Amino acid sequence: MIIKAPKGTDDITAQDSYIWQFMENKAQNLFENSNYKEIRTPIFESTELFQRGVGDSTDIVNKEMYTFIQKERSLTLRPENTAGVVRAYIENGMHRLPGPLKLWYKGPMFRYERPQGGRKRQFHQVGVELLGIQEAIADAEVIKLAMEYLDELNIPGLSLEINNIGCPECRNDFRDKIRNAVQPGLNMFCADCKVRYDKNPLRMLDCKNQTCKELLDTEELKEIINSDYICQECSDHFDSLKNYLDILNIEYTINKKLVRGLDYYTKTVFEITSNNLGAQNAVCGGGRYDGLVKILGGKDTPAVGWAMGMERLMAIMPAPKPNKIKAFVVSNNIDKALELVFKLRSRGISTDFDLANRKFVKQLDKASKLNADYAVILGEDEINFGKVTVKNLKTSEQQTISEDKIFGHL
RNA sequence: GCGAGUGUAGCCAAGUGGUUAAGGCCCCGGUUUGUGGUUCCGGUAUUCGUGGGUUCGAUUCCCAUCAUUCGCCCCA
Repeated sequence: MIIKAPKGTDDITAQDSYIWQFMENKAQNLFENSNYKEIRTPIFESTELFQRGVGDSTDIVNKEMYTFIQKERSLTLRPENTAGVVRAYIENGMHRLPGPLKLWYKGPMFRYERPQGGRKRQFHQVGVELLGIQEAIADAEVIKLAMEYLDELNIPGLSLEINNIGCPECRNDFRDKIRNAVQPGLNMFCADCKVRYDKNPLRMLDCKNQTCKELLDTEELKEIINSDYICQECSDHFDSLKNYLDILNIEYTINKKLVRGLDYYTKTVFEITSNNLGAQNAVCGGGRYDGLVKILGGKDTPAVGWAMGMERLMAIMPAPKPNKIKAFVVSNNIDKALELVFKLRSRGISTDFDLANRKFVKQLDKASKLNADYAVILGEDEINFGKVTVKNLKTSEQQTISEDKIFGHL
């Protein structure tokens, strides 16, 4: 019986690993260039971290976590990385580092969901977190960084939506207002919304159920939603963010109903969606989470960040050019070939040769099929006279030169 | 967790209740005892996701299971 990879997991094979490397290299270059440092946290954490960090009322924590008990300790495969990064921030005393702290990460995440296009049980995210700045300039930097990254990947058809969901204080008022407005018709809402009513009524605004949408389409609710219910500080923060986005020339739409599914968000939330991804159209989601560090036992620290789903990016990203080899050594003298191959490699020229030592014609054929730039031919004649023949496989031009001059011809 | 579709080689696939399961790509070998990406010839599935059932006989019909795709939900 053949053992197969578990449901919702994929092998990244040699055929497409270069696409991942492309995305990862772009991320590394761009983020490091903006003075973000990479952080790598464990793939499993204490279950409690996510219960407290991501939130007990979220679907992620309630039904999507891979949790296991090891020696009476409950551990969970990370379903997202913000909680882990914040845990590491606190545990390593990173608040003592010169602030603000700018971090980026990439890696696999795990959620027990029904797999679908653009949604795997093991999937990969790349993300950034900026800790220590409470002003909207931080939100703007982080959003700009997301836009730049998507731009680097040449991803078309994206749109940015932003909202401000307020701080815990003003959000409580807002929640109560929504509850009051919705309460008379509560029976008619879907089962999920009835639960949301208790736990987090803001998320009712986000319900995709048609009946719920219609129920929410009242003048009273519109007024509440569109009113600047948020407090002065939050409102100023939002204005400030919009101003920075204008300065940066970033287009956005304000979506008053945008509510993210993780409990830790405060003030700014945003989402970047693609118009050609089907139902799983969000490629980037993030926002401010000023309360999280404290919730997890650290000193009160403002923070903002986002995450992107790499599989989704890949689905809409124009394919990059595959890596290819520069030189292919063609020879039936395996000893001499071996020496030459490593000589070229040691000078940074990507080189391969025919380990099977097949016929000359086959080797040349191989060079061409590998899409190498040059075939470096090392035959009896060349060896006898200390020469090599360098053949340009695109133009078919070739010339025989002494072996020590080879680097000038590749 | 709910609803619908799919499952034949590494990839794309045709096919039928009955002897040896088309074809294409890729790969390997020959054509070509030192010049490729063209042509031509040949080779690669004890078996049709897996297990069970119906039948004289199943890849084909039925059931289960696994995987996958799409929608819902949720999220990146």
